[in-house]
Amino acid sequence: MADTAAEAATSNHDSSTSSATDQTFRPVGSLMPHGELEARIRDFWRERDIFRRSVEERPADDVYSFYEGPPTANGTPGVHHVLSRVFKDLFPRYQTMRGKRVPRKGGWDTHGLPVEIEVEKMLGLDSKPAIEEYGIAEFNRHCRESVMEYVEQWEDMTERVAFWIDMSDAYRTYTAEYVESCWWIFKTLWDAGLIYEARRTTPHCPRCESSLSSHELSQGMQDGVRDQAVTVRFRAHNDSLPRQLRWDGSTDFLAWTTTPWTLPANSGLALNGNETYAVVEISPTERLILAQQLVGASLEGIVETPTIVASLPGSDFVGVSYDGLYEPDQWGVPAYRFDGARLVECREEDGDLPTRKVAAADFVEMESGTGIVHIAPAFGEDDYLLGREAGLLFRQPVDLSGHIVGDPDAPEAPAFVGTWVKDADPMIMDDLESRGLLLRKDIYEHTYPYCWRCDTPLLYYAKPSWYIATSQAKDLLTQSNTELIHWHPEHTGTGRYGDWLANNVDWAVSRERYWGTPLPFWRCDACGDVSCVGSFEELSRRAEEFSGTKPDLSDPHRPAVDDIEIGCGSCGGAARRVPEVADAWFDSGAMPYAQWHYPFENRDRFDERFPADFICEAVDQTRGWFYSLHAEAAMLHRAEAVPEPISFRNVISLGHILDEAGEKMSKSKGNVVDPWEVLDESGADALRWYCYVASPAGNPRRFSPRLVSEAQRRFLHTLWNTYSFFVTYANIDGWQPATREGAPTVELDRWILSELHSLIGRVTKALDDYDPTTAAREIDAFVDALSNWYVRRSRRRFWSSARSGASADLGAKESAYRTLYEVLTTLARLLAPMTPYLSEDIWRNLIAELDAEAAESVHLAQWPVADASLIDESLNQDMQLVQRVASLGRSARSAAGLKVRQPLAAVSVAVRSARDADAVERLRETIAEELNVKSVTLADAASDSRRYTIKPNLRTLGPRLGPQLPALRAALNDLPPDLASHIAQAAESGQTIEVEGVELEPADLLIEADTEAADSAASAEDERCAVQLSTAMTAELIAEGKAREVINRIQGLRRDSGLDPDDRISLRMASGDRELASAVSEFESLIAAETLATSVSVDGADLPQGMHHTEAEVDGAAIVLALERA
RNA sequence: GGGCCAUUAGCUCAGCAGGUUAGAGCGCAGUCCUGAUAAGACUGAGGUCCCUGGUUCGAGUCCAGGAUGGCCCA
Repeated sequence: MADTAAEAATSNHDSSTSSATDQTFRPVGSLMPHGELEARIRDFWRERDIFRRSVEERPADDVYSFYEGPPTANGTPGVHHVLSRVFKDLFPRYQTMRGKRVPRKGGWDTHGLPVEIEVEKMLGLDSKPAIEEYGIAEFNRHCRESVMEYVEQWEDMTERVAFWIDMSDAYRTYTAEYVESCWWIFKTLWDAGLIYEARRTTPHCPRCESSLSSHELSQGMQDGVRDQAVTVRFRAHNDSLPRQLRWDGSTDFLAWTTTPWTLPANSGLALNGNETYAVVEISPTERLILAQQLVGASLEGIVETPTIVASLPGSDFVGVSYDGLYEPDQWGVPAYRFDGARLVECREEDGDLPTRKVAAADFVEMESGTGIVHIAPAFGEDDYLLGREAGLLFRQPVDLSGHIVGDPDAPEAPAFVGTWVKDADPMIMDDLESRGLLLRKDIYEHTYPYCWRCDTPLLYYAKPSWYIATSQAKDLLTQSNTELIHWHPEHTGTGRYGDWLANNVDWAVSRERYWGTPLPFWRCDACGDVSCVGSFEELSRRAEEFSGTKPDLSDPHRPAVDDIEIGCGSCGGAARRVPEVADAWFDSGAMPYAQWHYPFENRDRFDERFPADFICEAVDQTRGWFYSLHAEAAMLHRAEAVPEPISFRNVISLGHILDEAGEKMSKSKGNVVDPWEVLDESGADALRWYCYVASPAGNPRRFSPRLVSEAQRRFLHTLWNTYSFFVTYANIDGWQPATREGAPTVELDRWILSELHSLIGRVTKALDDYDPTTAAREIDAFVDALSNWYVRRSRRRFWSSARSGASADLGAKESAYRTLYEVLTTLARLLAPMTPYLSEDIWRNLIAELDAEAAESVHLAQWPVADASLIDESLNQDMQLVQRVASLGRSARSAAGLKVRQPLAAVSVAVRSARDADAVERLRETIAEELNVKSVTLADAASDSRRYTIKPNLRTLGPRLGPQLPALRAALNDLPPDLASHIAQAAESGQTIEVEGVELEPADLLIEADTEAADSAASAEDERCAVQLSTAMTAELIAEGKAREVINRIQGLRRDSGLDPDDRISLRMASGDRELASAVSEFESLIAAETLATSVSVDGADLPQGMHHTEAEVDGAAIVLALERA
């Protein structure tokens, strides 16, 4: 047996249908050789081109479309990548077997900041200026190389886990074709008026001169940062104050800030409209305004006895104007007003005056400061948005390198013009102090972001950025998500994703970086007009028209594309590309179009595969790929460029893989599991199976290699051994599959087929519902029943011809072979999408290599269809009852200390219903064999030995009785035994009973009958049945028990002697113990039949030389056993 | 700070139109069985069903609040 794996490996290379040996099936050893098996099956798939054929042999007009969410190959694949690939693979395989054509085009995500950062590290660059000094061309060349660095590892992993995807035709987001399709999208949206340029506030590193993304931001947060906080005075315009506050003296708003350098950009003050503000008189000519509840804290040590002369809600101050601390427009920093998201420079001739005013804002809190917040729309998200909303002006007195801008020679220019902002802080404070505008200075401790690379404090800075106006399509995004996209799990779609869409803000799509899809926007140096270019052809034409030479567009990346000038569409001047590239998420969302270079090529492909039927990624893609895909489809639909507002119909959002302790796997924690170790240890099928069966796809899962090997042992090994068992005996018998009509008549066979077809229905439904976990668990339970009930119960039939050759057994044996064959070949198909290697091996060995008509691969086969006529629900119930009886009987045996090998006279089974009684009658032989008893009888239902317990059926009575229920419950519980018996029997005969004044139908009562153990009996029971074993022993039973012990010893000797299961033997036995000797004689024929002995001698004469022999002991008596191959 | 998810035996997970004594697998202990099985059977130990309130005759299940962990966003 040990050599069968190796034999199997070689025999399969001979792909002609039947082998030269006389065995029907390739031998299958008892251990699953997963490594060898996988390699052999992979070779087969490759040689016979099964993947391609599984696609192309399906009808071209019935496509199930799958989109591959592109991974980045600049890192090695981890277990979480295996997880998503394994789920991605399942449904395409399933749909293929359902008859769909499922093209699977691979893809790689290649642009973006993570790639750039890797390259920066490699080249030792640490900032944007450093990259530009190094050279963008060379930098991008490195990016292009690095992005495919681990592609081989990815391909190996992909093939190993049997993720079928066409890598040879994979799209790469950096190719010119891909970029051109992205440009088409930009152009389409641009023409529809859905793209605009506006400012947004981003964390900005003034040293790197670059925005930081949120994850970079969180890496550089520092706690306990001590900054200067200042409280400053803004002088209100008296005539704009509420009437009752106007007076002859001065009135100042008190505002508080930790960033004095932002004060020159002040354009407004924010108060909380719902809070009360106090007007405090600090001298006969001076009043201050601040939040009433902060008066004490803010004026402590400054004003001894503040006098509150008025209290007003913050809302009363909205619109009050005041003097700025500085007037940057006087030293060359213009003020702008908002026009929607655009900024328009204020010009006096247009009536724009650079005024400042008070606005109300909910974000103003009362925890610290004065309850009045200084607003500089150029710095800070809240400030910017409030500025837009409240119509404040926008001033930007700081440049991207963090220096105060302006003309230092202007007469009004303050001394800090030209200085670095942090250096300006003390200068500003001193200046304000000298002008009497600084009320106080404090040290304030807070959390502040620093650049994770260079440790420079970040500035929140409103910078121009390009937007896609997704918020204009919010309803379309939300509605199409709700109506057209099916989420698994559902809550991700309604909750996390739905909420995100409902709060949609415009997509900031530009990045001030290098390695990305260049934005196709060309801005005129002269007039500022911007045109969007929608194709290389257009760019080439316009560039040639402008400069007379054709540009080289072989690589549309920076920096080459930056050098191309075109004519301004408005004034004819020279237009240059804007410096930004696209957010890499834009690339990923463009894949439905760009993977085909649509619409420049492959329009038919696009049409046939848009939208996808299925995508699958981890849950963190909610705002990544899931969003970018959906947003681009919806926006293109809005621009009337694509037929549907969605790009996928079904999506599985996978939970993350955590380590055993529930912690995220990360390199720094050292808890990352290497997928190769798991694959080598347990095999791809085991890893796949674990992924499906362990927990629902959407749940986070605690992973460890131990769990995979458990899945392998428990499920794959069980199935493998059933398969091995079948092949072994079929070969011994020379059994051949043949198409023969007629369902099996043996009840056990009918049962497993009934369960099988019921299983087909449930698995099909679960997979149609994108629920592989339920499907896998159903199969798991079935295989357990198959192995531990069906095969175990059927063993004797498989042995029968090998042993006796008796023709009477042949029908039952044939039925067993046909049934198990049917079950295994059906299971191979049901499992094919989940465990493709093992399924293929079973399919090849049992069908494909024998039958030229059959599908060559299980992955080319048709999905099985449940045959309702074979499903006998009643039989399934009956068998379940028998299994319970057997289990209870064994429990009773064990409790009574009776070994299973000792036959007993009888078992009595008590059941509750006529149909259960009928089942026991029909399946009594099974029960007798399982429990090793001579007879099975039904207990008399009316027997006096039964004691009844009556309980209320809470399901029916609860709603009816409500609060009266506890009383009834107590009454039933306290019934005297004879009354209980009376009621039980009345109820069982269908009568209505009255208890405690309540009319009770039979269905209102749950009746339990306890069987009192009679003498010499062992019993056990559950709610459906009670089992009582007769423990009375006879000489006959004892003798048979001894004979069975002897059989057990002989079988042991056979095994120890290295005999094959079907070897016939000559047997000799000799015992000096009278009782044992007589038992052996009495059951000689039983012993012979069980041990395949063709000759038996019990004479105890000298043992011939060369026989295998042993001295065994049975019940304390010795017996000598000897045997040899007959 | 907000949203979504999870929390049930030592570990991994079921259970949830609300129903009587909360289950499985692994692991542990014992017994048994075995010519397909590296398996299997039976028994046992092991539970504050995360916590606190509420609704209800009845809550692991529904509601509210909270805790812890994960993810996504501020």
